[in-house]
Amino acid sequence: MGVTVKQVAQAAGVSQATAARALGGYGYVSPTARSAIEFAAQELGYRPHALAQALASSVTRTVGLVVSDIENPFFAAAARGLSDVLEDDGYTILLANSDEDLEREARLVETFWARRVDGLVITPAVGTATPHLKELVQAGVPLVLFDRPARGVKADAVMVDNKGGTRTAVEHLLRLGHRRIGIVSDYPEIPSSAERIQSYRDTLVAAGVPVDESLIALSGPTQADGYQAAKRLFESRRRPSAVFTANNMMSIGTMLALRDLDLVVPSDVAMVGFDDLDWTTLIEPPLTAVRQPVQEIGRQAGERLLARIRGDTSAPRRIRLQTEFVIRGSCGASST
Amino acid sequence: MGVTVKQVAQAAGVSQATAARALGGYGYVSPTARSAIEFAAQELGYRPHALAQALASSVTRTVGLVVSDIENPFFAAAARGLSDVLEDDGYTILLANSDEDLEREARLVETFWARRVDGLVITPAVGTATPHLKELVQAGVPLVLFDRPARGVKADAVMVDNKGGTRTAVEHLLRLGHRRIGIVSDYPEIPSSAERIQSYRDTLVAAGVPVDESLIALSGPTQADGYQAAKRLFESRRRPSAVFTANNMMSIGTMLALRDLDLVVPSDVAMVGFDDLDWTTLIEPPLTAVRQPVQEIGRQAGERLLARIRGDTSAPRRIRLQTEFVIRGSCGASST
DNA sequence: GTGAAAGCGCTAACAC
DNA sequence: GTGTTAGCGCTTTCAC
Repeated sequence: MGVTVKQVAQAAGVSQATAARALGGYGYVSPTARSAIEFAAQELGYRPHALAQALASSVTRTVGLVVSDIENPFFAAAARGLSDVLEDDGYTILLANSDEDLEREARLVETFWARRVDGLVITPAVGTATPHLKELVQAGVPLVLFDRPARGVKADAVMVDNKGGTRTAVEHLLRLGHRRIGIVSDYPEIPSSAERIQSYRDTLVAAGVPVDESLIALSGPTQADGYQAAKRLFESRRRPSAVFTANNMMSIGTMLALRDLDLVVPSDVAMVGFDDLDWTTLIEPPLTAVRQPVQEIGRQAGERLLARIRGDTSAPRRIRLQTEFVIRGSCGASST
Repeated sequence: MGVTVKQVAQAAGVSQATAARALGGYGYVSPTARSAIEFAAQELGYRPHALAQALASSVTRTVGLVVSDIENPFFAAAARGLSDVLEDDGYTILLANSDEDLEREARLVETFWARRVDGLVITPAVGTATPHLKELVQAGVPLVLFDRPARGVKADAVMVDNKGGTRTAVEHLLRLGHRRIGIVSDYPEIPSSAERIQSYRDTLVAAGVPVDESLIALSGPTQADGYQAAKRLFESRRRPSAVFTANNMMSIGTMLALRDLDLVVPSDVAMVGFDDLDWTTLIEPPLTAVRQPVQEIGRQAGERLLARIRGDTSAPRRIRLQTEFVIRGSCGASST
């Protein structure tokens, strides 16, 4: 079961080395030999054995991708972008979900490493350098962080301009006259969330609005977590008149909570969310949102990784992709 | 770069075979030797080389997953379910998107095969047996089809009850008095869509309502395709009073089209969709939908695949998971 | 240009 | 229990 180079060589009447060169497309082979080999390969139904190739050449043409959760549309889109870029170069993606769990992430990295992936693309679960990532870098394994950086890890990172995006959103709410602006976010251990929370604070302060800690609702990364956080936030005596949700899961959770509390958007509470999805224009009112170039994030991560795999040893780059602010109805101010 | 079993063996003062047995956890090793080996491995930082293991044992502990598009929430959820089941057994997933393109699918299967995946989970792009899938089965590669069957391919398949789900939806619309019920679906070459379209026809006929071919709008698989199809359907002189959308992409496309045409749901047109998502309850009116157990589909596919990998040679099974009909506002009849 | 031969790192008989 | 010895299927010098 499985025709080998050796068999093809015998059938074609050449040595294994020659057959391998012809089949592998490297080194010199005379046209005569080549056609004989190709014919034999065709006849026998030769199929290269990627594992054997990888073991001998130490190039696997595989790339590991670790996301928090592939069900999150943000990560799914990034995965798609990455896949599109890598596929063109014959790479295959190994996929795994970390659920923002550091130990799990470490285990997955270990597994991928054992499989000798040529490179790794990962959304680090926490913002501080963790041994498994540092080790990777030290071992010289091409690594690209995406959505978030990780302090102390000297690797490329592809992210969006979280601060700028958040500032635009919060300033918009401020301009509409809101002073009690809440935020629903997942934990600040997640670097991108930390940036958004920080920018939320900074923007308020810059506008002379004191930050009220009771308006900052933090939760786990799931939609259900966001729901709980939002509920707590809006059940408080002095609830905010506007809310900024730090990602799509928080947006969904918050909307669900608002509805359950019979709070109407935007009259009772104005809303702006980070991340824009298919359905954001379908809801009533449509969501005003900070749109991220989701697929592009994956694509850029792929480009960077390929460059590293090909030997680029320049200093690690932090790529910041711009967000776009899309004003719709949920903020209470349909522009245009 | 990379500590080998051999090196560990030397350091521990035993033969490579013994070290391999201890490290690999198979065969007999005396407690004394074992601890010496484990100590040495720890010291040197031994890491198993999955590729070498795979080549020698012809077991890769990898599974290939081919979906149309991981950005589609349906497939993302299934991927998650699959991943959860396989991860427990130490399997890694190789992911690829086929975009419903048969040639691409064939190429991906080829790639995965070359990588010697232990099994394959795939959403076949068309319903008739295609050489690459038949070949797989003949070669004895564990294969599980999901979301759709493929005629002529003797493999397990995990699907939902498309006909039953569709029947419930269409009957509901019928019961509400609708006679001109349209359908927006992607092409019937996709088996699951074919079943939904067929059931739509059957249900109408069974109710004594003649099938009007002009009410059947077929399109490509994307949201944009669905938009176009829906637009054509509703721009016709005698537009339907109700519409059934055959999957989530069609639902989004259709809603967008209806809005652009200033048609209000459910007063101008009642709507029921196949597949239920996060945001379906967020829109106004919320979508009445046929809910599929999305993650469960992936999980079951995983279970089946593992069984096959472990040597189950029983006859191929077709697993049909039940759908659930969730009545909300879009059909014009909030039950309860 | 082509071939012989030595690995890549591990598993798996089989003999001791 | 442990060691010896072949491979797994391919790549890759290095002579010829």
